[in-house]
Amino acid sequence: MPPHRIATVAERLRLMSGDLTAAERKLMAALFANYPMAGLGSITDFAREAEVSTPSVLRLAKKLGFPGFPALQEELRSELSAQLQNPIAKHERWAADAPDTHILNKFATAAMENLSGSLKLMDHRAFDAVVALLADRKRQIHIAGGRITGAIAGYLATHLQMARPGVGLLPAAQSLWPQYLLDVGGQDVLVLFDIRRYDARMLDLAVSARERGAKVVLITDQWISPIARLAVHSLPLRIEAPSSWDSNIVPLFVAEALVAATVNASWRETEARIAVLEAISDSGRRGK
Amino acid sequence: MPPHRIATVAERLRLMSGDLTAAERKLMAALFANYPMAGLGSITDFAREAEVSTPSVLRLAKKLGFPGFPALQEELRSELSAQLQNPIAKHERWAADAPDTHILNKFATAAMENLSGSLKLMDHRAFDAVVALLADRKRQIHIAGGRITGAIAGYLATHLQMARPGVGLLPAAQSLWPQYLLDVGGQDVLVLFDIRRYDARMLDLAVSARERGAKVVLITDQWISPIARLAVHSLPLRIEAPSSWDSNIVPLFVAEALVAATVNASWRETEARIAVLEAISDSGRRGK
DNA sequence: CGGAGACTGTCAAATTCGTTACACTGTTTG
DNA sequence: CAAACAGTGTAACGAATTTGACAGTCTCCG
Repeated sequence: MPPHRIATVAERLRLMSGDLTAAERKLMAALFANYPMAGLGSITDFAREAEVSTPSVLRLAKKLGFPGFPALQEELRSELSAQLQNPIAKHERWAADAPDTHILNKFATAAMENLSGSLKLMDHRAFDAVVALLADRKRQIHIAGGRITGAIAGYLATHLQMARPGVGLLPAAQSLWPQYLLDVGGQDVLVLFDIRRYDARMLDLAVSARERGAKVVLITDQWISPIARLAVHSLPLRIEAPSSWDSNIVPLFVAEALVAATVNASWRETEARIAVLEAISDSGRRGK
Repeated sequence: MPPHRIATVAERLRLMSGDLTAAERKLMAALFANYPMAGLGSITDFAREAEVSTPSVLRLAKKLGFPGFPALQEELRSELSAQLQNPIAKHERWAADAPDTHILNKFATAAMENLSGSLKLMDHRAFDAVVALLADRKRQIHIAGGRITGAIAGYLATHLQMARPGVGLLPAAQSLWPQYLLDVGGQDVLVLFDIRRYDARMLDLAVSARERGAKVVLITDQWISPIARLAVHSLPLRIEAPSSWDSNIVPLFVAEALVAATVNASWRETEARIAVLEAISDSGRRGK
């Protein structure tokens, strides 16, 4: 037990995180990715793990107040052995040192439960079917969300647009929806986010779209919005949160998974598109 | 994860305990005295601890089937690391019947790892400090995001607006930022989402805001955007995903947690506001 | 009582590791 | 726009570790 110990290495790193250089931040991230084991191998292994050079590790060690790398390693070992001896410290899996009642931990628990609950609730074949629709380039894709879920809808639209052509986001102002519907045709897909406090106008939208022959895909909560009757596929999710409002983490999760799966399902066509996008973004950057 | 692993070092030792020589038994005792930390130092330290010679340690390692001492050490490390990560790794079957390779399950695993990784990376005191800023009604709050994170920024703005007055979202069009800055004053807080492919204009924005005396709060990825130097608080997150793009699940998580914590921190004032909001929404619904 | 075999420690060679010095890149400043 | 600077990687050095060879000690049998 070195007498100079003031705080754990993790603690000291977090406190200094503002003053760290790019390479040092990489090291910090690598160390936290599996703390503290990542730091217990050789300095070379640790450097390679974090994708920095060996001397950068040494510099970080010195910045933390150790005379050299082995000293830091010894500190890590003694921390770990102290932690292993008192089982109380074992709960430190979540936010370090924060009590279980801290809102971050409560939210994390809720998020995990929502996620695993949703995956049990959801039919992965329905998910795959939705992906098949989204990957079909003969179809136009339209995406809409409500007051709260609008942000998620926008996120999905932005990403799908990067993956394929023919993706549109319905405007936030619901009064504009009718004229937007003029462009919704027979083979089209309408992806709707509709979550508790189901919006009557959203239902109207679904009805109209279906009348025009479009296929409606619904992402909703576990209580399942009335739109489900009109939809070809519904993905029900758990969205409870220790808060005044519901959590949209799982809807975002589904959005991201849909995008990734769609990209996978049509990689041949998508690959080139993404490359072009990169090129345009980069030139925009350079031009600035 | 060496393929030759059949059992843990401890188990193998116990199985062989009959065939061990005196020196080897001393080593075993020393190792078990504090397992497995005793074996994680140098071979010399371990030998001295057990009061045997260095080569005896080597001989034991070979007897256990390792090519040398470092190999045994690595095995001990990976055992320990597996043990420490177990609570998370042990997620029960995700999506029912779907194989582990299904994109839903891969994404779920990534999301869990990002979440727990972020909580380890983040300083919960920084989080609390940010909440204190957001809950302070004397301050105006401004929120901005980039091309991708804009959706998350919008989500945060929408929810914070429900919790307190004086919340503004910077327009998506970055060309409008300068004039928006006119209204950013001394006590204000600017919350920025800046994630990989850091935006140069976002940095300019942070610089200008800071010059005007505003406090900058940064939500970023584990590589930490250069804005961190200007920020009073930075929340670094893990955002890796099995996809062409990063995952914004954890940023959304933080946004939701910030809102919930802010509501808690000023419940007296917030309670009435939410009640009024409910009333307005309901009347709007009825009116339709 | 003597010798073979097993076991262990000492020592030095070989390898790996940690550290320092230096040069390169990109950014800031006058 | 040049010069100073911070940050980072490459390469070489020195130090520590790991490993193999060898010799000494103890035990068990004949």
